[in-house]
Amino acid sequence: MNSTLLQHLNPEQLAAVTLGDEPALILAGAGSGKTRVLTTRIAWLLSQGQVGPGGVMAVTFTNKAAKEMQTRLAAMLPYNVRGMWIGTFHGLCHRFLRAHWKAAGLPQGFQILDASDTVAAVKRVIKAMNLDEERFVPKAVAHTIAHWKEEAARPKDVIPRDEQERKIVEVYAQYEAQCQREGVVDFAELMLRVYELMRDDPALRQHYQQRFRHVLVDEFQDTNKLQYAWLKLFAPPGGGAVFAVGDDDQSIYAFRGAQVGNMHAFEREYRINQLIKLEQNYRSCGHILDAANHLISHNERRLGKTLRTDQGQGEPLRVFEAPSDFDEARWVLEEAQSLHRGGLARSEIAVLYRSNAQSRVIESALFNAGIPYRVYGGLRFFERAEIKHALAYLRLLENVNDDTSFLRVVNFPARAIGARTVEQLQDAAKATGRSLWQSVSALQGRAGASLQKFVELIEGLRRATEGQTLRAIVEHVVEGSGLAAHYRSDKDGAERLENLDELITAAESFVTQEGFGKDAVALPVDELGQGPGLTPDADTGEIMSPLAAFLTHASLEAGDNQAQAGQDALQLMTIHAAKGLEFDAVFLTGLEEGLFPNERALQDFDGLEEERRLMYVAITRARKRLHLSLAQSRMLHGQTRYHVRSRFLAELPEESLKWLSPKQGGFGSGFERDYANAWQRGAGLSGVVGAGHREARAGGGGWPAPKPAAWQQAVAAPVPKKAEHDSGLRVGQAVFHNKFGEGVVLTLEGTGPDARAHIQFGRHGAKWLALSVAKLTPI
DNA sequence: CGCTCAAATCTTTTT
DNA sequence: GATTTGAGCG
Repeated sequence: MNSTLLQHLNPEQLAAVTLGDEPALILAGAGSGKTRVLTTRIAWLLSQGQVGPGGVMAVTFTNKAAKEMQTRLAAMLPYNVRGMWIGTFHGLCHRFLRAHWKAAGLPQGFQILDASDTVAAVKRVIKAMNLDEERFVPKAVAHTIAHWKEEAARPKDVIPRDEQERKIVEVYAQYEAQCQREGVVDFAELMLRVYELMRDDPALRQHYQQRFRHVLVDEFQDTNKLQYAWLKLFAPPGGGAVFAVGDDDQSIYAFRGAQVGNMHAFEREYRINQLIKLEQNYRSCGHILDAANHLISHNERRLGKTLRTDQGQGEPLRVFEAPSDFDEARWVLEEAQSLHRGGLARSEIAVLYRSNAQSRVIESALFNAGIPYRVYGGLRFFERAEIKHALAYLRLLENVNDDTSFLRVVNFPARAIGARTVEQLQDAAKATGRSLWQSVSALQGRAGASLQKFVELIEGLRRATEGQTLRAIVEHVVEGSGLAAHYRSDKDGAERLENLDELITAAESFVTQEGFGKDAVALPVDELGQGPGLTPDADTGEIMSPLAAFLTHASLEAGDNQAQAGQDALQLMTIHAAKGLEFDAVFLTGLEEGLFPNERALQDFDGLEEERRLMYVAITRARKRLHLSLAQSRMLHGQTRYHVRSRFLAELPEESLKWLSPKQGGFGSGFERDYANAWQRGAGLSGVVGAGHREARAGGGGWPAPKPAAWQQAVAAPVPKKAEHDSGLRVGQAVFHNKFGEGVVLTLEGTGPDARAHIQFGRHGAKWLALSVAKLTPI
């Protein structure tokens, strides 16, 4: 490779890039050129001639990151990077299983269940087992099963702790059998199958260990237990050169099993003697970095690192406290417009929020003002009902035994196959252990006849689409299934019809993008002669139809929900979705206790620290400008709620903030003093607001010391009259309760008889009280 | 059997 | 607020 690529690296980056064949752990701060290091490292390795493109595996966490890496590498390398093993954990597992489907015990045309398919499948099992859905909530059970899978535990490995759990293990076993019967795998199963295959097949293991001389892992802090174990099979300690890049401060997926501890484990198990830290930030101005450093220093459990920048201090952070979410949205809009007028492209401005539900107000403000915007996340394209219906038909063409798809469309559009008929069919299927499709002939009479007609419909579709292009197949199925007709006759079906049209377009462009010809071809084959998944010793030349590939694409990448590319639009997304991205200007909205930090997150062990890391991620997305805002009242879940300022605001350096709304108060006015008193007198000082029970779990040790001072600041500003609740109470007000003593109002919601208040009592923790019942005296 | 309307429920983040 | 479930009617 040409050496100019190396010339632009700083000493730490250069050291990381040119490391030899040894395992390495790179602690890469936000904006420290992490992706650049990863890609340059790959290019460097290849240029050294020690390893070919087939000998490198690079794993990322998101599709976005994988694509980014591929694009950058393509610009650096003289050959097609498509054939290289660069992808997400799940994407690579899928590739692996397509190559080794036989050894993995899967049918060749196996399909992937997305999150909602998985819940639906689990729900069917629960129903079939006659279990109470109240006690066995499908979503929760699905989550538990996924959790077990991430522990590499099959049903036989789980030791149930009680009767309830014993039943769930039974559901797990049944669910597994069902998936196997139907030829489908869920996300966790993709990982687990590959793990087991590698673990139990020495020849296969040896082959891949020899093949992948270099394994690079991005966002290592987000790996879960199974992913780490998986990694160790491909590149064991002492054997493979694993290049792990991560940032413990940006670990924001613990809620779904990510273990930051993997970084420590890696350091130990791979005997890393020298951890490389990338602390030079190339992204943000001084004030922004100061804020980030200051905030994250409040976390206890860190590997420790401080970002620095050569850029100037830049503008201070602009902070605005709005009376309502509506006002907040209007402020964002006005500030964004002024930035835009100042010469900033709209696409360089991001509006971030903690949860998707918060986008609505902002969207409507932008919409009414006629400002173009683009929302990421939320309900995505392939998750829409009409799209899932169409996909279900397509999946049946590939695999008639896919019961999930069968059930989804057997009576949609309505064709007189009701719940009773389906039930009978399920009974018949269960009795013989066959799929629903296979059991159709078991039913006689009217029901059997209508089912038979459905079978004929699918078979007709299959005959008619044989040998057709992907576009033609999709088009034909949308029409032939009756979906198009159904939505045409539905007065609200116009949008859904448009989406179905978009699906046809997507199918067409998928073929061009993925390089598929008109006929079924092998997976994209590159000039290196190594198609993805088609390893030399595997079933070379295995064929995957364009349709199968398209279906996989649909379930593995849910796709963006709006594809109005080209237009310069404001970027709206959750903070999670913003990870890995950067913008000139960032608006961070909804900085309210309960929202951010999220009250539900505070229930979890390490919840607060994870929320703080999330805040850290949000701050470090900004290059030049950062705007922070909150609303005193907010429409949430259909009712108005009142919140106090997020504690995170009090954890930012005062000198980097510029308050646009009056940051009045200071200490001395009534309720703050009372609040401080109530706090001081309370026994459980280590209690975290909204999560009193954590004290017990914490057992006194390991928790960050309470910071009452910060808290007093957080609630220091008096709430203007505007935000007064109709009960006469205000957020931040001190009250007295006969049983719980003195407390401070944190949140108010509901009206009249439904009015409730979340109140922080020193000794008793935070409690929700119904105002119509609880006797509260303002003090 | 299927459709419509009302009620109940759940709302953090996602490969 | 939005989506899913349930009751009642055609």
